[in-house]
Amino acid sequence: MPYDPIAFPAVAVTVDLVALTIRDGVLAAVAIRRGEEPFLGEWALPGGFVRAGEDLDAAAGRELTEETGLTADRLHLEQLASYGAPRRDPRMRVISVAYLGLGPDLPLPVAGGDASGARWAPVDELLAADLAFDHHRILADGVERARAKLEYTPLATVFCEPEFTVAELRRVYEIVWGATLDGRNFHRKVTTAAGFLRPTGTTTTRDGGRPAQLYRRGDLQVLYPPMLRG
Amino acid sequence: MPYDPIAFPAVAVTVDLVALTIRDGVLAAVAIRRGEEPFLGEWALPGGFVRAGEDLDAAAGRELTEETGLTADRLHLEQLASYGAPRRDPRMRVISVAYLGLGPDLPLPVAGGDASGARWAPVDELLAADLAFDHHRILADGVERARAKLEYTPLATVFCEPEFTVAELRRVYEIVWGATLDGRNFHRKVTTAAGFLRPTGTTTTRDGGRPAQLYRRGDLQVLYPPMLRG
DNA sequence: TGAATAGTGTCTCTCAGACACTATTAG
DNA sequence: CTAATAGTGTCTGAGAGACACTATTCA
Repeated sequence: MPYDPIAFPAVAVTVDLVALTIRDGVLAAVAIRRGEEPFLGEWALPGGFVRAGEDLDAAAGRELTEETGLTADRLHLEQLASYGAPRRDPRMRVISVAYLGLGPDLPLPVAGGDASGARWAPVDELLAADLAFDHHRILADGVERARAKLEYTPLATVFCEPEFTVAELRRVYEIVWGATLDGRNFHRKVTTAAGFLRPTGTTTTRDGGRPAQLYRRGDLQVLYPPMLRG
Repeated sequence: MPYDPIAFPAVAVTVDLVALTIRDGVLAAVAIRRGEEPFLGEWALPGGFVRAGEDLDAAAGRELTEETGLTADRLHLEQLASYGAPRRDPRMRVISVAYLGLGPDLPLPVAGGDASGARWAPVDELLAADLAFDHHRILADGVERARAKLEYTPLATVFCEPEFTVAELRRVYEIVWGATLDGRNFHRKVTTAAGFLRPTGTTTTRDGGRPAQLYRRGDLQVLYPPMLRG
């Protein structure tokens, strides 16, 4: 009997966030140290209740801005999946809608509210340890989604500065995928894919060696044929 | 302040189902005629509350079995996405976790419970009309997911009988994608992809003409390189 | 000058798409 | 026989991967 507005079970809905960036040469995610039970003192993903009258996307965007200060134009935010195992929160039934956020490196989020600490933590480190609730699984799913999306979208560019070189973009792929790519074939691939990159006409020597063209992200939405992981 | 078990807004969580099959040569979805307000008399996707102590996947599987009688071994069921716009249900806040189910053709589901009618309806027909709530969007997302997954998984086989010919499999692709494929290139692609198909050693003439090899689905999980839509 | 990084050219192999051709059944 | 469908062989062009080679800077 769907949609009976009286006899529904008591459920809370939250959004949890897999917020990724590249920091110090590794893929990193925002992790919060829990300031209360359950899982007191353990690391968890940031998240919170969906407010009354608030859309799911809006709730995720709000959480992300609260945690990182990222503004919407510099990042990518998409729904990842929902997690609702009956005992995933020991206190009550909680369904969590997880979101994946990707953005450039930023100052460390400051601790506040219920969380006794927040930091950008290397993803490998988080995945090697335990996380509160089912957040290990959520993080793993988010990282895999990010890896997959680099293959067929220009999303890697959101990890870069607004103007970036081909080598800087390549380093993003290499870090996220944990593989080395041939710089020459990579260069050919991204520069001949129409609409992927828009040349600025200027160059930089910030990476050393011969000056490199600077590019901005182009209008391309889907990269076909895709980039392939080593 | 996440996970405060007292002060959470009143929310109901449902699962909605995009249940697809191939029937009479077209892609069809289960549609329910609503037996009560709101949207009384309109077509909707099947769905219902997640019960206390019930996992999301289990709730989706239960709904699917109730509606179609499909048993788990003959079908594919995966989470699609969650929909939680504040006014998507006019009575109260409802978050819906949508699932995509794919399976072979079955007898028409029988009407029962709150629904005054249920049928397999051609997807094109449903998408050309209006559906209750935001179910048009959910159905469109589900169909697009199914189309995309045929490219890189052997999922098309779940629409077939346990033993099927290459041509029958090709017809699945053609119906779901709405495109014609070259039978000769298709044959080469699926028979040379290691693990996609497992030959039974028997043949059939049920499609007319020269007898065709019968196959079962193989162990392959991901098809690489993928099949391409016309 | 040499070290470092950017970028081009070329070869080979895989594979998709087009399509000629052969194979095996029913009627 | 013909019609229908199954299945093979062959050519072409796009593109990935390997990698030699050239270009342009800094120290």
